[in-house]
Amino acid sequence: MPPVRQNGTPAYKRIQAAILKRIEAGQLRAGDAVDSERELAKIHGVSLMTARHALAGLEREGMVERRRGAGTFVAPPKIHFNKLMSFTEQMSSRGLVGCSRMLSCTTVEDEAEIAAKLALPSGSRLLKVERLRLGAEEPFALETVYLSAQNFPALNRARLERGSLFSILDREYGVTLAHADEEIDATAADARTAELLCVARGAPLLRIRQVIFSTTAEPTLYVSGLYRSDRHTLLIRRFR
Amino acid sequence: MPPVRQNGTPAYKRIQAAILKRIEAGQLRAGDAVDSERELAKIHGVSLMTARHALAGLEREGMVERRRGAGTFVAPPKIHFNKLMSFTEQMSSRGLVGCSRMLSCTTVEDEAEIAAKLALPSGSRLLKVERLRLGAEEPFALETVYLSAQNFPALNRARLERGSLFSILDREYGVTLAHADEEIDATAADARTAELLCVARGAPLLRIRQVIFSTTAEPTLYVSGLYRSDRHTLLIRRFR
DNA sequence: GTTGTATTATGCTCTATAGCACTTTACGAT
DNA sequence: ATCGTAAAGTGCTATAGAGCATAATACAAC
Repeated sequence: MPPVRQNGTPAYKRIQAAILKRIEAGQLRAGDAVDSERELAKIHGVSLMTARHALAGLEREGMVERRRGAGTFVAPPKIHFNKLMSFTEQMSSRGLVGCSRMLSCTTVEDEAEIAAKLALPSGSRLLKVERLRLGAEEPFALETVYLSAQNFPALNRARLERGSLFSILDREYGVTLAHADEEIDATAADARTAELLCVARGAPLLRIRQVIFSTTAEPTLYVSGLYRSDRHTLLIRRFR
Repeated sequence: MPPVRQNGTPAYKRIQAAILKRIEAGQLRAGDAVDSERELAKIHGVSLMTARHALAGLEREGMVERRRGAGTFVAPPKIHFNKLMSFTEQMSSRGLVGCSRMLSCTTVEDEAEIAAKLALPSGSRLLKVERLRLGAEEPFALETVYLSAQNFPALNRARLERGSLFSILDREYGVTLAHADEEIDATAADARTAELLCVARGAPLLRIRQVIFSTTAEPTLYVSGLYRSDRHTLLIRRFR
């Protein structure tokens, strides 16, 4: 019997989508049993292996847990560790409203080190945007972001002030950000930073420098952030 | 034909082991083509699906990359991001030799907050071990670890000085550590810490506080570390 | 009540086969 | 030499089964 692709999407993906839909609709809650392999096979008119394939994929994504002899169950909602989030997303995930104040928005050409991190020839024109991040009306972080002026033409102050950088890159340039490599250390506040963040000069700050890559694995943003250590602790999960 | 388990281990795992062996032996290097599904099936006398299963597993672990139409290739060695490592492992992964000096090893009973993080009743007896971590003969970090005195009886100074805590827990208590949740922030060195780490008083330090969980998801260790920010930057990878 | 012991349901491993989708490569025409 | 095109090779989706290993359940014996 020839495998018939009903709408171009593979059967196992349709099965996954059907299950996810029921979870999102609240029809299935954490801990509830999902249809077994054999049930799914019958319901969707596919073979056992295909039903298995669908469930195995959902398990890998952490959506369900499978216990041999017992069944397949909806997994408890995971706390999103090690997730790359925009400032806006970070704040709203903590139940706060974030806002920012743009301090400067210029182009620079003499940042060889940063150009190198973005895999650009040294001397490339870079857009440099400095923003003060505020949470609950309190200064929170000082963030400087660099990106190629050539790859993102006509990106100016006005456009940046309307909406998050992540979504602008996504919607207006078709560049979706996928992952970031971060270097984290501690540093002392210099005079200017101290004033902006309303801390004493020399106060310890958390410094996070990240290279953010697009879905095509191209280094797209370089971000250096200085965070008030009394307002921000980073949460990380590590695995063996 | 009945599926014959030659040595109790499933066929797909044997196939994986065979490929891994060739990679570790240097017989296969990064970028080299691995046997194709059909070749593996013939070589190991299994069906195509079983060979596929083996390769799919290796791909998930990041050992190989599969490109449809092209083949399966040994993946470049991954930098181990977000990996839970003992101090010893951390140092050797950077090509250094780590050593430590135990500063104290006592039991405490009045650390309610820490007991709570370890899911123990407040007032539980905790073993508290303070160690100075050295890398390349230079002070590097001050680390304090807490663990239940009841769950790990007869764990004393002498035993701790012989071998890493990770391996002692694994070998002598059958507790394997699986993942850690970390809180990271910056703090200023107090007088005692400054002296131990050979930095100025008030110098910015990276503070990492972690709860380390066993494979059975039980909180097992609480570790608080203060790291010289000039000797240590944390590397993290985040995903969308 | 508690304790074994079948029964049943479930996930896991595996076979043998088929066709599709995509890449690379080799070969022939230009 | 360069450009298409066909062929071969590879991974991907899928079928229709079989038997094994484990977990929960119900039921009988104590």
